[in-house]
Amino acid sequence: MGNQVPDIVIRRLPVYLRALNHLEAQGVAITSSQELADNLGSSAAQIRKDLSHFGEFGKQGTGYHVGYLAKQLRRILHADRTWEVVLVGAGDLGHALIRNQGIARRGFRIVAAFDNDPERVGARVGDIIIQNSKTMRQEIKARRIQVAIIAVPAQAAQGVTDILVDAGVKAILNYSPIAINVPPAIRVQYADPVTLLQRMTYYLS
Amino acid sequence: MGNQVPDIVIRRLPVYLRALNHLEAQGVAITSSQELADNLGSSAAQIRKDLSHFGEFGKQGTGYHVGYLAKQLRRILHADRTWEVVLVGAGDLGHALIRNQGIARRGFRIVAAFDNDPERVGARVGDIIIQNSKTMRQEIKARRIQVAIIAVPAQAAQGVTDILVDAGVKAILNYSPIAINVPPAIRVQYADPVTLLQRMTYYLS
DNA sequence: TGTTGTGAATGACTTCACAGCG
DNA sequence: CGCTGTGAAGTCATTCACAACA
Repeated sequence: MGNQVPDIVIRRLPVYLRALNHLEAQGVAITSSQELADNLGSSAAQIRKDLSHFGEFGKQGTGYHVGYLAKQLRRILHADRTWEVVLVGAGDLGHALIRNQGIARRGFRIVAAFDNDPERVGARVGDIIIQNSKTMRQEIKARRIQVAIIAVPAQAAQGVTDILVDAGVKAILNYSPIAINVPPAIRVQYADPVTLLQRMTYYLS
Repeated sequence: MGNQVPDIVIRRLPVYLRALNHLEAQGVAITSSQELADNLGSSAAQIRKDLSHFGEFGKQGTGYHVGYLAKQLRRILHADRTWEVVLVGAGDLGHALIRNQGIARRGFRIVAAFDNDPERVGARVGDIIIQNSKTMRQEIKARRIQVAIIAVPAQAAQGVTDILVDAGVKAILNYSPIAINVPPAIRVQYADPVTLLQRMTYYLS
């Protein structure tokens, strides 16, 4: 504990948190590593081991207090605050992300959106006005925004990435269908739906 | 080779294919495991080892023919055909997915969409008409559809899942923010944006 | 009794390093 | 000569199994 925690463990924590949120919403006060594992299709030992990297959150013989464990995980993941997020690419997907209330309710507020298509610039979507990409670097810097979502076509993705990184963004959720090149300190998560689908079709017919 | 291939390898193949598609589009004819690795932030040895599970696709001293390797990966992943997909949940995200041309162009055609909101049923989105969820099971069975996308709110996700599984769906891409329970033979990929974002915020400030 | 937290044992994945070949 | 394909070695992750304890 306190050591460098493997990324594979970090990747599972949001999944645990999501399950705990669900239990909490159902009014469940206590759970166990076994119950969580059944819920998530993972193993009880793995959940206990993962949590042990960060401290002792359970009670022997009893299990975990759902609300308390959720709170701890939020703290660990820095999900106990609201992150300001910029969105680049105001196509259909961009619109859907802006309107998505779940994202906002769970700690990520899209505070600005950019597009390089003059037809889209100036349009209002939800609470925000689509801005010209040219103002992007400036605005991100001024607001010290660390999280960005890319929802532009493949050919624009690397250029957008370079601007985001230069402006100080540290985490990028990339919906475009190409790998983007970033310095080692920048985190990237890929969300291209086709890649996700292809991970499953291998197993079909 | 020919043995059971680890899922972790399967999960990387679509990433390789995506990079190859990109190189192909740029007119690059030959590449190497090193070049691919640089591109993807992985390692040359890992790419070679992954590919070795399926055969020998390269030429010593030369590298890989981009078009040929891409073709082989498509064959392995069953991405050399078009998959019919059903979408459940015709909210903003559902609309965006239906309209997303990239998905269709890369082998996944959304052929039907369902929603339980009478306000949405009957509406035309792109080429398709939103149908009542009540007809879902019937239609999936009749068309023998194996792939589904869930884009409904959390509280509806498990109910939808049960119907999909009963109707014969074998692969589910789940955008809802909860874990869904399925029989072991059914594949699930999660695409909740908040989970993806939380995997990165751990590393921030 | 029931469940956690955790060393030890096992298992899986990645990297190394080089023979083999174009 | 350069790069692949691959056993062997090394590293990392998961599972086991049980002491500790409410």
